[in-house]
Amino acid sequence: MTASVSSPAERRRNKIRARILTAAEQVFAREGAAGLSIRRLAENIDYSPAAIYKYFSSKDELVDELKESFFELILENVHRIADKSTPFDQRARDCVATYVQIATEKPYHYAAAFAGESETDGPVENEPGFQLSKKGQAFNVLRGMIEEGVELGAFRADIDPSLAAKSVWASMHGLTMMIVHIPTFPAFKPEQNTMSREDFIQFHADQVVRGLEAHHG
Amino acid sequence: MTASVSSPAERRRNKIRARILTAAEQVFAREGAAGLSIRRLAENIDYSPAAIYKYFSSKDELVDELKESFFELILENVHRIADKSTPFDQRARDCVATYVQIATEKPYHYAAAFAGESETDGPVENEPGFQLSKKGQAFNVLRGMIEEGVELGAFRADIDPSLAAKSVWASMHGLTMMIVHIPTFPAFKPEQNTMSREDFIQFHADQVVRGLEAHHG
DNA sequence: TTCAGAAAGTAAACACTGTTCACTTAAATT
DNA sequence: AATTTAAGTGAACAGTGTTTACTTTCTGAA
Repeated sequence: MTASVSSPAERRRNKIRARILTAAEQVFAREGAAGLSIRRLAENIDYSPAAIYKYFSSKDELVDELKESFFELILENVHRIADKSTPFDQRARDCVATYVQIATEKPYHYAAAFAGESETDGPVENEPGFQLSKKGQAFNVLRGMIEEGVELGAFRADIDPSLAAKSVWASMHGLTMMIVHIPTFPAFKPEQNTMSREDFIQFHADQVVRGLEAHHG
Repeated sequence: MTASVSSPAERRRNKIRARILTAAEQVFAREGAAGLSIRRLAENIDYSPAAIYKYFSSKDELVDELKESFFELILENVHRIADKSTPFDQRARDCVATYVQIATEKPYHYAAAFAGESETDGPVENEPGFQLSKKGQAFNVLRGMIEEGVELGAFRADIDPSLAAKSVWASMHGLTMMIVHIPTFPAFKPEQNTMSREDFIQFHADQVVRGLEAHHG
């Protein structure tokens, strides 16, 4: 048992770990997982390639940490919107738009976060207290908003919030992936000038939310 | 100038090319691009690795052909539905559901088809006559259906079909990607039994189409 | 039918990749 | 001060896509 909860050695170790992560982050943001090699990363921080394995058991583990802290960023932003006191309709649309906005600013992160074949996809809608992934927490925010919408009468009464949330998330995810993979989306070629990206995101968010709305005759 | 449009040598060449492609297809369907290596492929068809480069200039080119013929499969199926004489509403939903269904049967193909950083995303909504990618053709079918819906009065009159088609496509794409990346979706964990996948696809399709519908007082 | 030239196929190498192992050096603990 | 633990390294292993120089096979014209 060590007296201090964080020994000097431990703190020094965490510092180096963080240095590796930030160096990795920079390369990853620009070139994605493909451009990030252990040897290149080692050279950046002036260590031998083997040294990195004293801090991370594999490249995948390293990249997983990048992905997790990326989703933490998304979660923070979505939370900020969801907790605002603006009208419900506005908030719902803004949540969708924000998710897509942040995600598309770091396309490699977002694509990688979902490309991971079968990581710990984790429990998403379980009893609280259980450790939720950031991805799972983001989902719960979304479901909460839909529940609120149903209670307010803005959304159709027959909606199952959990199911609807999955559908909405899928739609958000789809637009995000489109933008990530087709850099000019919603235009397919650079010279085509359709709607601006921001406007299209709003358009899509409207469309998605409209699918949930009750229509008072 | 050769007399016959297809010389024996040429036909023999095409045959070997096809043999390479079908061998690649099988590995790719099971393990994706990561599991498909030139050396392994070469061994499968009993050639040297270098031989493959007499038929394909790179692994990417080879994989691109797999992706293209995969989207040809999707296109055929969507076309079959779109041209049916069933009621419009049914057709619209079935198109969406079929796209997702076929796509998720070959998850690696679908994921790879969109993961390709910046291939020839090609002209999608240009003057006819121009060579459209299969992906582009599929989009045009979708847009055509939405145009029809607007004319029939089933969809809101203020809808821009081209824009709406992109939004709908994004939503379809999103669900497909979700299923591809989270094998148990719409459940997040295997033991959770929510709605069946087929039912959820229909639910999502309903949701998406509802966003377009006009609501007659 | 012979013979030049093109096409098909190959072994070996190049430049990478993630990862591991035996080893040394530095730090911390008893 | 001696011993144990952690940090860091160079070299190697087993892969990868790709290229080059070389040999073999086939083909179209003299």
